[in-house]
Amino acid sequence: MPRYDPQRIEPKWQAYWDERGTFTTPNAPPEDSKGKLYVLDMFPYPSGSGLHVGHPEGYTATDIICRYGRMRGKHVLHPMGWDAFGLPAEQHAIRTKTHPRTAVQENIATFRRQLKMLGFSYDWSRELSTTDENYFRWTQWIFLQLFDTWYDPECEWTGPDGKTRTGRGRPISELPIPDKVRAGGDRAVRLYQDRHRLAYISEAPVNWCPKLGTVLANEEVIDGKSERGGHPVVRIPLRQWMLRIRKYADRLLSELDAVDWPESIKLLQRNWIGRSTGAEVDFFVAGPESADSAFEAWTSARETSGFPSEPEENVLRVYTTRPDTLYGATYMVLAPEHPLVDRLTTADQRTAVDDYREQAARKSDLDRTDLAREKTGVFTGSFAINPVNSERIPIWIADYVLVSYGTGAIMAVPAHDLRDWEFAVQFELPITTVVAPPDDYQPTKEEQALDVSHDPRFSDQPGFSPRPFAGTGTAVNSGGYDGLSTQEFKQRITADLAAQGLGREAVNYRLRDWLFSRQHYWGEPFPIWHELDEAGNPTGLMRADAPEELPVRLPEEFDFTPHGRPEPPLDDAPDDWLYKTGDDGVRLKRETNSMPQWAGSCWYYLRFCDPDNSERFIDPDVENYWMPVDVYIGGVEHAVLHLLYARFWHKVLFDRGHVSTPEPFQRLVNQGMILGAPEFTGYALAETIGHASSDDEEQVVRADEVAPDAWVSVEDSATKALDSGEEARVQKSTGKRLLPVSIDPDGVEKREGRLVLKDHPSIGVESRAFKMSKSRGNIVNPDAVVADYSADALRMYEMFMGPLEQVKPWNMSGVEGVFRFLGRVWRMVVDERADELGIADAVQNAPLTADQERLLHQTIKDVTGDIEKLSFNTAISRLMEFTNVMTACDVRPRAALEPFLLLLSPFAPHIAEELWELLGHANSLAYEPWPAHDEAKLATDEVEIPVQVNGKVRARILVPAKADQAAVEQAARADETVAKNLAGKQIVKTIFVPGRMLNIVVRG
RNA sequence: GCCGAAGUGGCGGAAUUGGCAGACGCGCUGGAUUCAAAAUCCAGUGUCCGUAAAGGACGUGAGGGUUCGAGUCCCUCCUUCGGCACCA
Repeated sequence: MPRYDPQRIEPKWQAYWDERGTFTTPNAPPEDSKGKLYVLDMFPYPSGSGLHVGHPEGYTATDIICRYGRMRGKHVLHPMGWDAFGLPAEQHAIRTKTHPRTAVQENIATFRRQLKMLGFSYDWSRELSTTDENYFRWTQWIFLQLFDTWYDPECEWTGPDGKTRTGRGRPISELPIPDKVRAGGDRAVRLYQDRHRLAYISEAPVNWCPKLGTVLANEEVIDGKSERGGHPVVRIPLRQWMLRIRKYADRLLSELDAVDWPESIKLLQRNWIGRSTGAEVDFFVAGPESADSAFEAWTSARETSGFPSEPEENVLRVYTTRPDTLYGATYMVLAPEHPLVDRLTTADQRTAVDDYREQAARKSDLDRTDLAREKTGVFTGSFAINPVNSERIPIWIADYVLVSYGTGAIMAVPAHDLRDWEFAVQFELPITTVVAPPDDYQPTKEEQALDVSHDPRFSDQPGFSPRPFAGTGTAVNSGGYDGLSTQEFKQRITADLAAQGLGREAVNYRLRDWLFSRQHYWGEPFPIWHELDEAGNPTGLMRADAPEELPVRLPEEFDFTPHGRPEPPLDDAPDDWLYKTGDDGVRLKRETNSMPQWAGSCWYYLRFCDPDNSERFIDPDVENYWMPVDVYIGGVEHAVLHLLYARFWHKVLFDRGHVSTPEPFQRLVNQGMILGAPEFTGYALAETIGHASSDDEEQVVRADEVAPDAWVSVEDSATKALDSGEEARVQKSTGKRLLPVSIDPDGVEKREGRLVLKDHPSIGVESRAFKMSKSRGNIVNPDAVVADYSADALRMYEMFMGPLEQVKPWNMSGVEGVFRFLGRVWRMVVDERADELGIADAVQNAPLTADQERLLHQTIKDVTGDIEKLSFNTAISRLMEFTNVMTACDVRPRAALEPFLLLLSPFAPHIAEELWELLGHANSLAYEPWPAHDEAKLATDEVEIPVQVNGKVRARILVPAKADQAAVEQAARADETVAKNLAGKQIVKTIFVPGRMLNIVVRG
């Protein structure tokens, strides 16, 4: 019985493609090539649990694009590889006392097997892993490029793309050295260069958890304690490598315009970069004696010197987007970590300031920025002088000011900034209104929320506005600037301050420089040495490995379990790895941080083009041919970090002349996440569930454990934040605690538009699909789907579920549906009742009937158009329609079936190849020309069109396709129902859309 | 709070961009085949009125508007999901 037998045909064709190298792609284009097409999947991390059904979603989409592309004569590059450095492998290795490479190799083998099992047309000869020496050698080489580059914001130049830009990454040897620095000697010059490199070292605060012996990411710290175990976490400064991505912020922003990405992703990146424009303004710090003379001396000195690149010791520089509110600045705030805090703190404020700074250090960034928190801060005891009105204003420190943004200091304008207002109200600092809102102004919700009309502390102040105003308006109380609009005022005062040497226009970015080092073993080592003095202490100078000395390998025989100190584990590496003596006799110690996982995935798309090159990271001609990536598909979770980091590296390589395109990924598509099957949840009063303790979140209550009167409808439930920070369900009406109850789909029905319990129809329940997760137990394993159905069915179902970009729930009976479709396709060609595998009698070398011909051409047209639009779900439904009609035909001409198999092949390549072979073709259909449709064959003689009366469809009539309005109207009036609706009415007008519809508008 | 995406049958989703709402698939109902089942095939399936006909009313999250005509365009609101969240 030759049934559709995927277990036989799928391995057969996978072996066929492998053995013949069907999808191996040489870099030289074939003679009749219609151009290159580089289609890339986002680099997977080969986790221990193998492929997830989310992976094949994007991979099937790219595979369809590639298979279609090849059949259209494109020279297709479609590679796959592994992003295999990273923490999970290291932690697994520590647990199992093995080398991470062992687990990584096993995981890669699993991933590769699973991907091959799904029949993806990758060119496996280009496979690579970030952990291959041949790969990370060049990752280190690119790092050296970053290390060797400084950013010249003034440089105007024309790139290989023909566009002229201002600002360029240039070799560090071209960095102009100021005479003052040069006078300081070789050491001073080298330190000056090191400060300007795109890769530089800085002391950055990290979350150090002594108990766990590790550094934690911000997300892993809650309430000053580690997320796991609840151990205390301290912020300590640690020597870290940073990459100066901020220098590229403007280009990362503006060059987004040129790529073909979803607008929503571009917006995410724009917001992440967060460009703002405003001004930097210098405030003179008032001495202990109210020295007006010192201030005057300073301002007049500034008039001649202009605005310096670094402020003097007794000057505070602030950044503001609202220089027009300068007259309203009534105090200043520094971040607790601001370097000037020590000097500004007076003796009697010392204890308070130190205490506050220590507290702030203990908090993670996440806690500090918790919006719900009350404002805190401490007065330093010092005063500054407002440059526009010479007023003395107090200088505070507060953690609502971040040291990493702007200059780490602000001028506080409480009347026109909500945060400053809150702080000023809290500490009873003066508030001066300097902007009048427009006449028709309605306060925003936030402004209203801060209203202090009923606060007795402020009630008796004359002319006091009881709430802040953060919008734009007209200047008041601002000296000679009164009456100006915010817009004009900003420009005027920025220019005036610049003329006086007190300020300048400034741009700021939310984007921070990229913290590029990790205190872990399993990552790329830095190709950097630190110079040591005779006592073995670092001198602060460093030198890079020469490119030909790469790769720098990890020490193999070495115990990297955490040692309880914040230094990286590599600090304990064997001496022959850790130390060497330079040619000049200087003792050197290796950099012991390692690179983050992002590093390897920043440039893999380049290496795929030329994976075996041992001379260069990529050959320039090869790069020029394949780049940019034409289609890049992956999950939204990489919308910001990976895509921003990769773009940044690419632009540095572009500036240094190593790549020819300014952007790496021309077109980006984000596949939507696949969720688990929808689940129903009801709620019941916790107190009625006998065994349930209210702390036990994990426990599942079964519906049969719930007493009939213990149910609470979803509509009467709400989530409430508990004191512990967790969230709980409570009954709205009583506030009583509720527990979720998992409900079997059979126990639920829909009544009057709401989902209710079948047994208690007054109780509403919730239906929701959740992210697949181990703890929820709703993970679908691709291996099982392939075993129970087929790879072709899995591929088709993933595409048939809905639009690629959309989030959608998994449903196993949907797989069943496409599997049945594949069975119908099989029987459309194969005689299943014969003993031997053979073609069905109905399949003949007969000419197509007119209907069959029209169907075929319509299917070709629709499927082709849908693939072009990446609308794979509708393409599949067109293939199903074809099959439904064709299987009902007693004669099924080969001339219809063969093009159909070609159309099917990108989606379900195994069955398509098998049937193609069965129809007598000796070679794979992978490079058969894609069918073309003939527009003339689509035409029909007659069309059915709807007839509307006043926009309501009253009848459908059959008319000749080319019938004119008069003919159609006549036919319409002849229809009984239409006639009835027209009877006794006056026809006002008639709308006719040829071939589509007729609408008769009547009155009376 | 701000920004973004989305709300269409019992379910996943279609709808040439303002022109027949519900393609295709799942599920369900009935039938054929079968000793029986699986598999397969055929028919039906938005809701309501009507007689399982003819015919009609309603119907794309809610309310309003534009239009001969609105799932599609405009305004107000609701819900869900995602991102950001003291960035001066």
